[in-house]
Amino acid sequence: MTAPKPTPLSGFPELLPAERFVELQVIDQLRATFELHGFAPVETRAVEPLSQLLRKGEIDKEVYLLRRLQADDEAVASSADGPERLANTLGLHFDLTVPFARYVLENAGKLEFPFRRYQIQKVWRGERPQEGRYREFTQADIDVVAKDVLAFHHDVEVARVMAEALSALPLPALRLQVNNRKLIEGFYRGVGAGDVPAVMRVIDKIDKLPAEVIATMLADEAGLTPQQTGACLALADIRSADSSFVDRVGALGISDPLLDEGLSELAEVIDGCAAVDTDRFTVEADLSIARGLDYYTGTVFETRMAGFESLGSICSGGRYDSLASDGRTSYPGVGISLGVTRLLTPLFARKKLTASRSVPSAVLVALPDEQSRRRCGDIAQSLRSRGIATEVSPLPQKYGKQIRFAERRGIPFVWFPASSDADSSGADVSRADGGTPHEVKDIRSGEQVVADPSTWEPPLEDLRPQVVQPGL
RNA sequence: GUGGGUGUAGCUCAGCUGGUAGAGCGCCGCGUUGUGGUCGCGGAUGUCGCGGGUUCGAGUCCCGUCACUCACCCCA
Repeated sequence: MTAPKPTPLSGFPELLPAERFVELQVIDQLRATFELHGFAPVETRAVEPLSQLLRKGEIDKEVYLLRRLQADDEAVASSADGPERLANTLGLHFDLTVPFARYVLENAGKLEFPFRRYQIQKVWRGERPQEGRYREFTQADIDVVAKDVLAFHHDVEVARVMAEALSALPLPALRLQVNNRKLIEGFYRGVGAGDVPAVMRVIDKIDKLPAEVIATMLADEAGLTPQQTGACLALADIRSADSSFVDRVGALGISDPLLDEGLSELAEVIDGCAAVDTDRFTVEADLSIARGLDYYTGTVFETRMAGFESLGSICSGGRYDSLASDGRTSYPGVGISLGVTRLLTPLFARKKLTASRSVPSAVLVALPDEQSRRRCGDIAQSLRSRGIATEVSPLPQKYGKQIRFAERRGIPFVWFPASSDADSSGADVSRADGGTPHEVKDIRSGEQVVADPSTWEPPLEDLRPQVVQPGL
């Protein structure tokens, strides 16, 4: 009976240690920035009742269901008395916004509003995987939620905080594209479009399809006249790094109260983000951004990464005024969600990002013979007591092999213990009695020096694995 | 969910109209008897994804199946 060889599960990425180190480092940096802005940490359970996950009976979402092995078949979601049981079935959450909305309602009495939180967790979606698109992946969200009314300046705030967080990461250049649902809805309504959502769905594909195809679709699927189509395409064509888009929209000659409201909101976000604009992180108004999710009511965000445009947006979000409500009180929010896995996995795959070594150890203590293991353990412990990650060689092989062992893991230093007397029990590990002294070798340069385990320190940059960006 | 592509050594892949499973890299050993990397020499490793069919004979042809992958859909 041969053991079946394990095969990778598509869409459930697993990282090697060096990459996982980078991912953890990224998460730590995100945390630090979020907390610096006063966002509180929250973790929600991995599961929600299906009724919570599927708003308004939409079944198109590919949700993973959770079920006990011993549950009787009656409880299976697909059983006869369907809808009710189905609603109580547990599903793995597919984002962090919907569970957070539920969390806010559940804890409304204990939270202070406006409530600002960050949440970095795995989410699951049953869709077919491909690069940048996974079935299990990590998102990092920040949201601000208020009771009844959420001041607009929070729209600007979440954009700025995420911009700051992203700017601190070792990534290619990023472009945050901002639009406003009120602006485009108002515009489409002002144009006279009957089916506004249909127009948004088509416009959302504008960067993937040629303009003629979009025009045809606007006519066929949204029932627009050629003139209306022209106006909608003209709007989608507008983008600017400052608030000059306002005048360009004005020049199209459409008027609608909602459009005006959207224009001024978007201008406020763009102006407010001017300060975070750098050569590696740019913010712009892009009136073609629509977003598929229907709960957005105002500001919407998408983010593209230079050289990785095919991934789509790596960080998106927006304003949702009515996602959470208990019937009496509503909790409007605004948030933005970073796809940590979508961001990092393609960079790993293309060798654009990795760690300087695959283990935390800065030092490998060479083992002369098995009798010296205790003595070498003491040396390692002395180094560790001063924060230097150290491991002892697993085997007393020839030193050449032990050096190679370190080299393959990227461990920069090999420690050669001082030679010991026959009586090693009481030996002072810091001194060589008549033999060779302790020495430590930088295996990259080959430089080897006499050293004392109680005082020697590696250069600061060698203390921990470093994030490195070959070719960036 | 819809439509393509690909499955051969740890990795990247070659393998012609069917005829004894290969290369490079990596790995292990020795040269170099306790200080790696270069170089030289030697060595190990495969249910050819799985199941069936055709055939004297299948990695190769046919059918099925699974997995991976790409595009669509959708989205982080």
